[in-house]
Amino acid sequence: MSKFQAPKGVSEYFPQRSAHFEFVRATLIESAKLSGYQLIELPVFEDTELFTRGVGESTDVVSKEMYTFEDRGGRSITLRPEGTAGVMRSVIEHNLDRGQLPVKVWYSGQFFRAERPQAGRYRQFYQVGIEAIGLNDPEIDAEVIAVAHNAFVKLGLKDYHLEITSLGDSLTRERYTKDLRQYITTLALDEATFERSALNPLRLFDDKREEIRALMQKAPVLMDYLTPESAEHFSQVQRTLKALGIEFTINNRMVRGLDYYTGTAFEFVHHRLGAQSGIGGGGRYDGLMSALGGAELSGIGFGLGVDRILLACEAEEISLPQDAALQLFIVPIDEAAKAIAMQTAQNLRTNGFSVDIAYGDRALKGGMKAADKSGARYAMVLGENEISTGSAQLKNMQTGESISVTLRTLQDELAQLIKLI
RNA sequence: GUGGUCGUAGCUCAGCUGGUAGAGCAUCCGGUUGUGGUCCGGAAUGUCGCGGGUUCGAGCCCCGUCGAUCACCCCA
Repeated sequence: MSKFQAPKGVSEYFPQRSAHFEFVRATLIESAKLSGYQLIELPVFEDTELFTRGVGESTDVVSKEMYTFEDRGGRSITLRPEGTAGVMRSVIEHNLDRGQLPVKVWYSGQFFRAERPQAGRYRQFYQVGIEAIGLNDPEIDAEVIAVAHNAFVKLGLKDYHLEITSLGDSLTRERYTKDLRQYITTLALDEATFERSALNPLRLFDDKREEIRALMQKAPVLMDYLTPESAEHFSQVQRTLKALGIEFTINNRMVRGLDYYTGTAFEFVHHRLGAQSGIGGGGRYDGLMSALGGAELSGIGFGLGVDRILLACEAEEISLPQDAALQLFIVPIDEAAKAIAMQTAQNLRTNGFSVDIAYGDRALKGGMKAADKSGARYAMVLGENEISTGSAQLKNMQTGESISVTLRTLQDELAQLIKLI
């Protein structure tokens, strides 16, 4: 048992699974790039106030899940619990919104929330996110959803569904929550549940208990409160999604954990992940930019949970690719050969071949075993004979066949062989 | 933050009603001169998560603690 342990609730990826993780992340990123999003690389910590103002003081994320500390200059710093606020800060700070709109960016990295760990819920987790800032166009909403959809299709995920809704503008929300609260006061709720509803009445829609769900059946629905403009925007989003062949269900009781969402909101829910089933979600945020001191621009984006999407792939038994096989494994059998092996490997590597060597003083048999374990396509023994004759046997590790090559032209011969596979 | 379950070699696990630990896989070495995968033989490995307590004696009982896991809360 090692003396040090990883901090509670962090996910770690090491071989072989790390290749799967990287593949999932790369696939998500690729989808964003294919739709014209460009990388924005941001710090993992920000001024605490960015999140309290941006995400919302009353949200659980801000009120009880942030990793906040004081730096040496006495500033309050917080490890980012989500990505959108940081993107907005950077866009405002560097005037990225002064050019052509929308600004389309993607990001990827770690996020932090101090929650009790659970299946698919970590204190440090990975997201790939995108933001399209500056245009309030329903087609962009559809595009953002499509970027996630395309990535999931590419990965081969099937057992999930997409829920969408419209949360309306802030005025609509105000009028609606007032009525909803009114309705809730007419219900006979236990203390804890009532407390919960006081914080955010929408949460009762999410309650796991049947009796509460039944009670909420008759509650007012936000959709009925939408302004004509919001309603039209939302139906246009739906029409576009249908035209793109993206299936969805409308969930007019969707609850979002971050305060800044307005208008279109959506969530991808996987069916085999237990309690933490959201693999990605996002929505439009109209007031966020201005609330953070920027222009009156709206935006829309999503965050996809890389850890959870990997778990979803595994739950669906999707076979994810491993790293490409090593091309050559050299087995030197004495000191002189070792020096030549290093030289040879160096030459090949700098020319783009993947090469490994049997290090240590292993016997030939051990070296060949190492070659086998490495998964390399070819193995080559180097010893006195090879050095004196200048030629060696390249052994195909799958067929067991060997062919003679001259060390001088090894690179070309290897290139030929690799191409043949 | 609350609750349930769990914590034995690198991995997966066994260990009966308390008597100071085992298997499979993996690792390493070997099966006569320089070629892996199968097979055979052999070896190494654990302060039984950590700290206390009960006991003549604890991996097995009790308490605490750390971690994992599942659920709640919440969410990616």
